[in-house]
Amino acid sequence: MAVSCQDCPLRNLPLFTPMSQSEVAFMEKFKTGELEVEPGTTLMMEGSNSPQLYTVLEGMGLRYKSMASGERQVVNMVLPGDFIGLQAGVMKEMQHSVEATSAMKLCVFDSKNFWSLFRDHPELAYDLTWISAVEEHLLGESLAVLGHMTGVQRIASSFFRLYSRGAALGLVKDAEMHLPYRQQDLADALGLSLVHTNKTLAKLRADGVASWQGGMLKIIDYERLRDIAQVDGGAGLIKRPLI
Amino acid sequence: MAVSCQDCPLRNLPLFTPMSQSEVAFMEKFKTGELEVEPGTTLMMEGSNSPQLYTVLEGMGLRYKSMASGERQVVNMVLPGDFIGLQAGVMKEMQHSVEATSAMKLCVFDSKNFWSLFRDHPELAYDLTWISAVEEHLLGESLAVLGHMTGVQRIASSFFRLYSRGAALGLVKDAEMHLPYRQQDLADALGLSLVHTNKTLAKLRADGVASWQGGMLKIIDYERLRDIAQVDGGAGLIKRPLI
DNA sequence: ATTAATCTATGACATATCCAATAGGAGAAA
DNA sequence: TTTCTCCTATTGGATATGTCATAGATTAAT
Repeated sequence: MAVSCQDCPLRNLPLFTPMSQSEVAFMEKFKTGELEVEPGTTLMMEGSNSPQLYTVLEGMGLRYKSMASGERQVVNMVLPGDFIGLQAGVMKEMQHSVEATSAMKLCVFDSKNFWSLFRDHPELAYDLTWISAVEEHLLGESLAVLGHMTGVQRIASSFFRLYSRGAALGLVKDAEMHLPYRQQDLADALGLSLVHTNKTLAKLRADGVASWQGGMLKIIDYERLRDIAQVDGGAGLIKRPLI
Repeated sequence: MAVSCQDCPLRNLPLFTPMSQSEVAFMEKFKTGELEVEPGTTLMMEGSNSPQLYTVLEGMGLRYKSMASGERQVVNMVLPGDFIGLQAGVMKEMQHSVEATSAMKLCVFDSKNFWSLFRDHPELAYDLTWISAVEEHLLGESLAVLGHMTGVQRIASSFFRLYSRGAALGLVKDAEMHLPYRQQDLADALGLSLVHTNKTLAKLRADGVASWQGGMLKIIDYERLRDIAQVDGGAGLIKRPLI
């Protein structure tokens, strides 16, 4: 039973910019259905084109690039509200893969109609560009994390960002949220070895800062976590459009 | 004496996707003038909005974020053909600063007219999104470099990418191109200390791979450089629109 | 001319992080 | 149950890279 865009549970969250009635109506037409996938499902394949574009309704996943050395760079974590497949829509092929790490529910769009969105709905085209710009900004922040932070700091800031985003999405309860990744995923995202990631996680746990076990992230000392993560004061979460 | 978009020296390079006559005509109107700046000029300021957007015609610069620790993360190098200020156009404020490191010549656009581009020229809106997606892809690659490569590899791949791009722009002559940055800039881009960057550069020079001195990058052994940089076979340069 | 400022260069030392190896736990498959 | 596989955990030793300190080279400022 597909949810109507009108009643989209994400749409009214303060994290997302509001959308006019006519835009929602177009999205309704643009949307071709919903998709539920199991953990481990590959949604997009690096180097291929995809006939479908998605918006995440529920669940999490990750974007990653496979490197020449056989290693994997996790570009970022995918959470509800994220748009998947912009590259496939606009360039010829995807430059990274996308995989579900938990069960996911996705809004499905047909990339054949991608151009009509630009032609008939400049507001939505604008939103798409906006989304892309936000993504670009977040990647810039990740770059700064990898470039200038130590192991603990990287993990702390990763936790902080995920937790903030999770809170904005209503996924946090009792300072806990579901975080369905393996330690290897986090390691690949932060440019750390698995061993070092493991040790650093143990340290954060022992120090009573944050604990991530059994797929559950628990923030024990928010202040200290924020200090370690060196969060730049005012920043906070950036509003973004939901498509 | 401003160059007409018709005769834009960049437009016909194979690096850029072709543009229809009517699009060029609109760009001509959209363009409000040209700007020449000296090395060291700050073009955009993190946290502020900018009334102007630019496309680089000549010269180089860099985008960077200032971090809480007072350090600086160079997000990327800015070369001819790059569009500056997308974030200012679409979000409220810039998330990074942009500075000229050589003399630059820029096409100037008024951000007041930004929305009219989306409204009246869906093809150009599409191109803007495309540009943003390409940028996003490149940042993903940088992330992979910082995440998984050693010092030499980082410098080698940085040289390789800049050199490839420079070649596509016709900036290479006798395996040399102008690269107007300080070692500190490169260090801040690659997440290395200045000292280590300096030593690694010396090593690449001593090994007869590449030499970067006095603002000139010279590729001595292209094959070896590519090997060290671990360039994934087919990749090559991605075509992008020029706006 | 002299001084100051900025960038590049080099050495010695400290350490965060990687790597190889091994083991335990939990769940899936048989 | 037993076996297998995947993930987490922990140790000890190796090393790439960071930090501190100093000096020469070049260019700008007085």
